[in-house]
Amino acid sequence: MATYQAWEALGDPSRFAIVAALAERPQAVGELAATLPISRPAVSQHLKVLKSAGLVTDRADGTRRIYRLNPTGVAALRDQLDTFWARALSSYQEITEEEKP
Amino acid sequence: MATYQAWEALGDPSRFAIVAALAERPQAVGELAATLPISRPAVSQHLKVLKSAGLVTDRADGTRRIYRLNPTGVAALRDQLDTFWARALSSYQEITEEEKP
DNA sequence: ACGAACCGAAAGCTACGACTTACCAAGGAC
DNA sequence: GTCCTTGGTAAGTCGTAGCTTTCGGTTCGT
Repeated sequence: MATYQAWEALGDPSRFAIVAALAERPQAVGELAATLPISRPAVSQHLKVLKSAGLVTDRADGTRRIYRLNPTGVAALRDQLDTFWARALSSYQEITEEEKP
Repeated sequence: MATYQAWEALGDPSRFAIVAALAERPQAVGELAATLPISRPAVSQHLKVLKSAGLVTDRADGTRRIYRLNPTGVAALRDQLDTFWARALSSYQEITEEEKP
């Protein structure tokens, strides 16, 4: 989980759709593939990327594999955005104060 | 600002580095290029993408162009992650409650 | 008015990533 | 034990995103 891999993972439309779907409820590979315009192996490959990025976890259920969103991974991204946001705001603060006189 | 373009924008390592740099302080194109391992035109192209994604804004300053982070754009991504996070958590909740008996 | 600094646009090349088809493995039903 | 469902893996193709070099356009200084 190189902490940045998650950004690259979410940068793909298919993977983003998968994450959005898994946010609703945990799902098996076939279920996901049925709602997406790509083949099942493609979904498998994307899930592999998402898993190594720490964004999803999986567990076996018979012949099926149930994937679910990993809240920890999502939280890590959110925290990073929070940092960016806070720093950008403080920059704004400084600028507007400079421009006051 | 197709709201998703921002994810694709952040999915590139160079653009992510640019955003991180702009989070520290507003900078000109040349400044950014000096700290990155890519050419200045490449930085320009990335800034174009980031701008159309609503993640940065620019303003002219003589012959220079000062780019800064757009807090609104960053906040939009954070909110989306918040949604994912909340839904994943409630999924967990339901699952663990189902497994109780 | 001329030169320098700074930047965006165009053109072209290369590499990588997303997808498909085909195959193989594992588990459950009967 | 056999069949069927479910998924991951391998191999191969194709598009495109990212980069560089080159050129053109503004703006400031002197």
